[in-house]
Amino acid sequence: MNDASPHPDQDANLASAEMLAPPQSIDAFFTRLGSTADRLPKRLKQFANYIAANPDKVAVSTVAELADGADVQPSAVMRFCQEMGFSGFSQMQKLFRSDYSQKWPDYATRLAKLREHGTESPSALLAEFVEVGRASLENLLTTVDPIALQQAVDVLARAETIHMIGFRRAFPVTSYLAYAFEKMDVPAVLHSGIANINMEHLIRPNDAVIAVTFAPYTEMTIDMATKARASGADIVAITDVVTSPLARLKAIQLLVSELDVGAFRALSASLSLAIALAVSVGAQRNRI
Amino acid sequence: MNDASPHPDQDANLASAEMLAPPQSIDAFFTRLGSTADRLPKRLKQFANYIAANPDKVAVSTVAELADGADVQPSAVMRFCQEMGFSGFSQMQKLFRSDYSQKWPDYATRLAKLREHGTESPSALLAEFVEVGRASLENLLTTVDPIALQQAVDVLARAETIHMIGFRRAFPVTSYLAYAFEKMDVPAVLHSGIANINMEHLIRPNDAVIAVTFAPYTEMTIDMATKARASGADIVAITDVVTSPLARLKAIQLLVSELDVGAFRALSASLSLAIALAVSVGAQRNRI
DNA sequence: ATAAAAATGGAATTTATATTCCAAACGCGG
DNA sequence: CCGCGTTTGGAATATAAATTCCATTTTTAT
Repeated sequence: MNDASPHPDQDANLASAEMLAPPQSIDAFFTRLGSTADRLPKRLKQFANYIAANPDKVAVSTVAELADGADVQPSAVMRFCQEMGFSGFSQMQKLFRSDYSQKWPDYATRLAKLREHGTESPSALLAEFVEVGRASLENLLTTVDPIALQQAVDVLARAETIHMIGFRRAFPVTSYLAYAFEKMDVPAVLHSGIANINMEHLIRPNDAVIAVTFAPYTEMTIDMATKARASGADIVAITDVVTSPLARLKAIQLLVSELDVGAFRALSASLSLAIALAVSVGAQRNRI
Repeated sequence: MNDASPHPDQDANLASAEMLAPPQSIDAFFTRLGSTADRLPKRLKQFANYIAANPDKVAVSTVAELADGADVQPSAVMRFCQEMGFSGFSQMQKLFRSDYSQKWPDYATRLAKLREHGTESPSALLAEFVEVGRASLENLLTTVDPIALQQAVDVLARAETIHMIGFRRAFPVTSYLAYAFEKMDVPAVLHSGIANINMEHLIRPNDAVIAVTFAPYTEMTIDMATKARASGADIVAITDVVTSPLARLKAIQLLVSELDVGAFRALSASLSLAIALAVSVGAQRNRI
C-alpha cells in the first residue's frame, strides 16, 4: 500500500524494541500480530500462536494460566505483551475484556441473524453448510453401526496393505485417509486414477479395500471394488444407503447420510467417519 | 439424596446464613437468585439487580469495578457472593468464566482424560470426532470474517482462472474445491504436485489462488503462493491463525480453527468453509 | 571455535485484588 | 424513646497476581 511513506511508523518498518503505541482494538492487535509473528523468537511465537488460536481465553485468564496453556513461562508472556506494544499483560487484557461483552450474543442468535440477511450473502450460505454439517454429524452416530465399525477396524488392522478407492466427491475422503495412514506408517495405497492406470492387480488376497462412493455412484469405484473382491480382498464400504451397489460385494458397510445444500454437501460426517476409522486402525495395528 | 434429614435444606427454606452448596451453572445461579432476591437486604438486592442486568460483566471485572458499577461497597459484593452459596467472589467468578469458555471447552484436558479411561473403542473415537467437529463448526461462524469472505468471493468470481494449492492434510480441501468448481464449470486448476511438476508459471496476473495450509505449514504451499503473489495474482488463504505465513502475502484470510483429536482433526469446518466459498463463487459468476 | 548478543526459565519483588473485621448507622419491637 | 439485632461503609489484612530481575542457556556472527 503506502510504500513511499516518509514516516516509518508502520509495524513492518520497526526493526525491534522501539516503543510503539499499543493496539487500540482487537482487530488492530491481530493485524499487528500477523505482521510481527515471524520476527518473534521461538517462545514468543509459540505464545502468539496460542492466543491466536484461543483469543477468547485472554479476557478471562491469568498470566500463569495462559502461560501454562501455551507451555511457556510467565515471563515469556510478559515479554510478548511488551513486544506487542503494551506496557504489560494487564493493559493487553484490558483490551480483550472491553471487547468481551460484545461477544455475548451466542451462536444461536448469530445464526438467526445471518439467516435474516437473506440467502444472498456468502456468510448466509456458510451458515447453511454449518447447520447442515452439524445435523449430519449428529446423524452419523445413529447411522453407523458400532459393530460394523469394529469389524471394519479389525479387518483393516489385519490387512497387509490397505487400498483406498474413491473418486470425484468421494476423493477428499480417500485422500484424507491416505494422509492419515501415511502419518501412522500404515501401508496404504491411494488409487487416484491418475493416467488411467488401473492398479487393480496390485490388490492381493490378504489386502483390504476401503471403497467410498455416494449416489450417483461412480462406475469406476464399483468396478474396482468388484475386481478386488474377486481377488479375495475384504471390502469396507463408506457409502450412503444400504441399497448401494457395494452392498452386493459382501462389504462391511458404514453408512453416512449427508444432507445437501443445493447440489452440494459439506462432507463433514464422511470425513469424521473416515478419520475415526483411520485412527482406530492405526492404534490397533501399533498395539499388536 | 439425604432423605433422613428432617430439615429440608432447600434454598427456599433457608432463613439465612446456613452454608449451602454453590450453584454449579449459570442457570442454577440465576434460578437461585430469582428465588432469593426478595429476601435480600437493600444493598444486596441492589447488587443482585445489577448483575442480573449485566451478567456478562462478572467474568471480566474485579470486585471493586462491579461494586462501583452497582454503586455499593466491595464488602457488600462479598456478602452477596456468600449469601448465594459461594465461598467468595473468586469462586463465583470462576463459574462465570468457565461458562463463557464453555463454548470452546477445554478439549485438551477432556480428551486426555478420555484416553486415560481407556475408551479406545472405535465408536468412542468416532463420538469424539463428531463432538469436536460440531464445536469446530460452531466456531467457524465466529472466526470467519463475513467481510473477508465476501471479498474472497468477489476476487474469485472476477478471476480468469482459479488455482488451488494445498497438500497433505489440506489436500482434501483443495480436491473438494476442484470437484465443486468443475461441477459448476468454473475454470479452476488443482495444483496437485503430481510428478513434481511446478505449474507456477501458469498463474497469470488476472488469476486468483486459493491457498490452504494449516500448522505445521507445508513449505511448498507457501512457496507457490509467494510466487503466485509475485506474478500479480490475488490470494485467498484458508488457514488456521493470523500468524500463518500466508498473512505476509496480503492474502484475504479466512480463518478456521479446527480442534484436534490427538494428532488429527476432523476437517469439518475447513470443508464447510471451502464448499460455501465455492458455491458462492459459482453463483456469482453465473449471475453476471 | 570463540566471543558477543539474544533469549529463556525461574525466583524475587511489587502491585493489585479479594477478603475479613469492626465500628457506626439503621430499623424495629417494646 | 430506648435497647437489640441487622445491615452498612470503610479501613486493615491476607492472598493472589503481575512484573521485574538476573543467572543460565541458546543462538548468531566472526
